[in-house]
Amino acid sequence: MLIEARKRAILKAVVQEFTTSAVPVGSQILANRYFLNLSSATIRNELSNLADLGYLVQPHTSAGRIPSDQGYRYFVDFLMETEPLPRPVKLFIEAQVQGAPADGQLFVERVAMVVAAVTHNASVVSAAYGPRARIKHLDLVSLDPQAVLLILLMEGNLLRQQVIEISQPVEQSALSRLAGRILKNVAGQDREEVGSLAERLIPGVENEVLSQVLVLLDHFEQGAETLVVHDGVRNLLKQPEFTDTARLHEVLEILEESRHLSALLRQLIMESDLQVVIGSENVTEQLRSCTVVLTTYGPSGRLKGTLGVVGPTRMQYGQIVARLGAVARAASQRLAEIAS
Amino acid sequence: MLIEARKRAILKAVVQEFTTSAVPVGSQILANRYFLNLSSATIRNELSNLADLGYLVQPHTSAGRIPSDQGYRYFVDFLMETEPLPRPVKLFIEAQVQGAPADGQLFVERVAMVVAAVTHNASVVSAAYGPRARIKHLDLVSLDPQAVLLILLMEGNLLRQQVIEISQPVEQSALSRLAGRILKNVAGQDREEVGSLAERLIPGVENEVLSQVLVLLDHFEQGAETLVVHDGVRNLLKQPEFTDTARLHEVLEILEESRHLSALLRQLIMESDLQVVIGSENVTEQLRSCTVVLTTYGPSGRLKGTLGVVGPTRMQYGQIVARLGAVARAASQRLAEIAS
DNA sequence: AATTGGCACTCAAGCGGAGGGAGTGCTAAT
DNA sequence: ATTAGCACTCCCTCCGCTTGAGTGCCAATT
Repeated sequence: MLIEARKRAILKAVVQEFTTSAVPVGSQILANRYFLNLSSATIRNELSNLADLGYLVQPHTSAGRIPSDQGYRYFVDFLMETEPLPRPVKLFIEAQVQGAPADGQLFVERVAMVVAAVTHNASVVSAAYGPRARIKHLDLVSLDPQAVLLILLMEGNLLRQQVIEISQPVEQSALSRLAGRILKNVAGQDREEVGSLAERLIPGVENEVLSQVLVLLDHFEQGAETLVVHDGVRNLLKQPEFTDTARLHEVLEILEESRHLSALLRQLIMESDLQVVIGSENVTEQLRSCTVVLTTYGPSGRLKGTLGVVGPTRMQYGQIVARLGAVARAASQRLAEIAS
Repeated sequence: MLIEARKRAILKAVVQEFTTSAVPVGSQILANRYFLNLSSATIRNELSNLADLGYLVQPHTSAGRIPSDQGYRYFVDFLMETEPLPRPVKLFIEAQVQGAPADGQLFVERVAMVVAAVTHNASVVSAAYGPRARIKHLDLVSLDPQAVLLILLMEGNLLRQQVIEISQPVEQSALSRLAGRILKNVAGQDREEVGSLAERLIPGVENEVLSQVLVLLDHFEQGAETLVVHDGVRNLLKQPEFTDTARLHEVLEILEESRHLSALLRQLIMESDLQVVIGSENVTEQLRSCTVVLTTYGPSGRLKGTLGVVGPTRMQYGQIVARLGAVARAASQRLAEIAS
């Protein structure tokens, strides 16, 4: 699996050169810019070798080499150096994230904006609100004789609402009391434990409301409603790999269909805290020409949101990984403050 | 201003033909498909005339004609026939909108999806929550000794939240009582009237919270936080006018910057209930090659949301106006149900 | 006076070949 | 093992040619 040192150096140089120039890189350029003590002929031999090993490909016979997905994989696993953050970028991230709104929805949107801005690619961010998130607050509001609105404040400061249909009117004051009672049993506990409280909660006429609330708590528990947001599609337009709009169309299909998107993120929910899915490694057909970089954020071990970058396989991995990580750290910190 | 009947008919034919074919239309095609009793030479004369009048332009000397912005304007004002809704489209709109979630945010997203789907263009939808919307519910939640969260349920079922910093701890029970008292004075009333209640509301230690709540009510009153959502950018990619990604980039700059977007909508907030802004009529520089079609929705006269389509000037105006209107009606109806 | 057939003219788009150039692969020399 | 040299490949661009759709104008027709 490991390849010898000089090949590694050359592969690394090819990736670095190609990710910035977007032009297939030839032996000449490598000899001049990276390996002054080697002739282009030597490098040609090495390049040919790396191509045989599957790390590089040639667009056509007389062109330079570009990294294959396997080449990028090797680069990411063994060669990549995470770039230090330029000071302005660091300041931008801190300012934007520390000033992010407490509102969970707006927070996620802000984070998505920042990721897109600092990585110059499309971003994908899901809310820090997983299947085991806690309920911080709960309220019942009488809308009309037939309907009650359940308002939930989840960890991560996400507000959810759901209408409950009822057969007979219930007073607002009774609803408030009921909400208080439910909350007392629910607040701070995992929603998974909530179901078992059904019998302990003394019913009355409010039984109807109660039972429906419990169903809804269960529903939100499944995380089916996970909030996912994307931004920065305009950045992709600048990349030469997307001058062909057909490619972009495929990617947009994924990004704009939030159900696809949340499915995608769920699929990739990570063992490691950084995941790089390169080109053909993507399960999603439409992302085969893209790389997805994912990490998590969230103040506690339990409360995890996803934070990702979607771009062409030719991306500046070192830079993007570093910047994504920086945003994740800032977001976690900010979230700890506001969603204490 | 009015032009003679035959010229009108020809202009209409040119617009219809061009909006569907995307190819400059020549005298031949018009003679064969629209004016069997006229020779192509006659039509050539008329075309030349219409071009002199500014309604048509020629991409180059030996090409057919395409409508100018002025030509589209004339078409929209005098010639356009709104197309009847095909049954499947009607059913789709009804199903999707009647099944739309009660949650204001999700509702807007759903509507944006529907508009994009039925118009095959990009959509822009703002929440039905104007500067004079009412507060349906209000709650105060103790986060920690230093912070209280204000939760607002606005008309249109939009939930808003804001953190309030406090100097000394307040009990949750006290907060609940306070929220109830504020709500009693505020619910169902225009927020504009709320300010005057400040003195009537008897303060205590909760005075600090109260005063901040009033400031925030004021803040939300300004509608600065209007929710704007867009969808269907992928539809634009199919249009030949956007094969050049530079054009698309301009448009995306507007769509993806929600502050630009809400400014745009506010600018265009309408006297009439249908507004068509064609190409160079757009104040926004980046939309000069686009048409924006806007209408409003909302159950009452007071509660208005915006609902729009963004696409190339070459769009099927009759169809799009009809479909946008249908979505607006459906959305108004659904909103009346859920946000009663 | 409006319409029309005829005709020369224009110009974008498509095609094909030539030349340039970047880059390779191979071979033989170091 | 490295490298200079060289023939070869193939993309890209430019150029000129052809094609064809469409125009504009004029003279003839109704």
